[in-house]
Amino acid sequence: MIQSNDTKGISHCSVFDSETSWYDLLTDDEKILINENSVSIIFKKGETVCKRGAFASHIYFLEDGLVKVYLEEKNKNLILMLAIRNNLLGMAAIFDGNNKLPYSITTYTDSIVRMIDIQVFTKLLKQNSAFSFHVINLLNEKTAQMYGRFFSLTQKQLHGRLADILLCLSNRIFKSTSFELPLSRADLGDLTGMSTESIIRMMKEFKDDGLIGMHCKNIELLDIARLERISEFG
Amino acid sequence: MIQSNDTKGISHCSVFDSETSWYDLLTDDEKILINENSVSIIFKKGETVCKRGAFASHIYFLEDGLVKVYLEEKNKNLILMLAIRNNLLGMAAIFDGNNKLPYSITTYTDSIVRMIDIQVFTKLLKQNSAFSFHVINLLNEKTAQMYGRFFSLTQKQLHGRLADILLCLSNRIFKSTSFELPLSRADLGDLTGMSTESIIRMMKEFKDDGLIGMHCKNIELLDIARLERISEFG
DNA sequence: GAAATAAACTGATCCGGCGCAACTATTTTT
DNA sequence: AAAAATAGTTGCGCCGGATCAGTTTATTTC
Repeated sequence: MIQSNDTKGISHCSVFDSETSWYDLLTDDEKILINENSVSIIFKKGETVCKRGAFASHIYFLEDGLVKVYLEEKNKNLILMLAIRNNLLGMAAIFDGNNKLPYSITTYTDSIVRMIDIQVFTKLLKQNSAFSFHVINLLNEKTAQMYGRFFSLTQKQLHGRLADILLCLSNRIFKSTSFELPLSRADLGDLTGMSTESIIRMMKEFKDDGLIGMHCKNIELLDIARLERISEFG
Repeated sequence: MIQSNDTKGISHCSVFDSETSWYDLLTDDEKILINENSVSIIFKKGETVCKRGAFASHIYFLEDGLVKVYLEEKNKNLILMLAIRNNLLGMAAIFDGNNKLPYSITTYTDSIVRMIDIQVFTKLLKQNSAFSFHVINLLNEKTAQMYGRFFSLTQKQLHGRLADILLCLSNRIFKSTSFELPLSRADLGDLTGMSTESIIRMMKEFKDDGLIGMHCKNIELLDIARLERISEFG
């Protein structure tokens, strides 16, 4: 279900998750073409799938795993989004005359990535309007989430940003109120735009306040209503 | 021309400007359909074209003028981008089952907006793959610029952010090193994620340092090389 | 053209959150 | 199993910028 805070608050989630069937929109011939021009690659935890600035040769379909999509420059990192299975990544590189990757991708867990030739993918977009319309929908969904995160990171302070990311992880990635985080504290920092130290301090504060339970990487959301209030009020 | 800092720095610009010919990609019948299902409306300076959260009834083609695309909540504002003539806006609302506007739009100058029925626009996207492919390109260009701004606002401090926005205004909107700003200081704040007071102080500093010339709304970039260095180093 | 309103500016204050340093715990390497 | 490297944690000082309060300058409005 689509998040309900469309008219109310600005959605702040940073995960993109679609159980969609772009593949089903292709004709049989097109499916064959995709199959013949793609390979499934297994990436181990922590491996880099692609780097920003490189010429885009493939579209990445994440068949399984968890990855971060991010920008890095000097010692500054910004995680644009997390992606889980069934996600098409790298489509942002489809842009006439300048198809360089606008972000890097690295895995958090062992992941299976189907690498689809970008020329073939583009060709199908150009010839199959049901497919390209669906892609427009996917891009727009991502963009809307992006806006929410943009707002969160630029307008809220630490408490609100941490509440945002915790709710997001729970709702969108792990689909449970308790989960084991494959991200480091530093990654949580890059995701929320704060320093590693601040992440640690804030999480401790949340724990002491009874908002979350925490043992190392294991996190449990204990008071979601209050977390949502913290998210709303910044 | 596409900005050259794709592999080097992360592009930070906040304006979207395309001299594109989406209209030319339509068939004669489709052009007629668009014409019959759209109207050109004149908005005066400062008028609101649409508000976030409303059901999206139209796609907005900005035939002339300058507008801000923004998020507002409580007293927090974030300008997502500025748009000038020849821009298609509101496409982000095309998303199955949830076509609410993800942002608000307000004019800075008198503007002419062609309001295109969203059902018709969507219909054409679904049937004309050359058109929808072009739209994908447009969306991706916007997204790439978004990423750059996201990075700028979350990772750089005031000097860098102000340099970014000044370069952007010069390169993308006014296409000149000197221009008369239709934005207030408060709007510059919403654009750079800083307070109005900080904008004023920073601009004074830039002026005193000989980076820019400034008389009220008239601004001239005097030392672009140094501005770019400031942009790069945060 | 006077009054009212909004925008631009200035100075003083205060605090959120970063960066540093030091230390501990955990994981990886050999 | 020891060594090395990485990740997590804590305390402290400092400073970038927000906020507040007040003044000046434009712009509307009637």
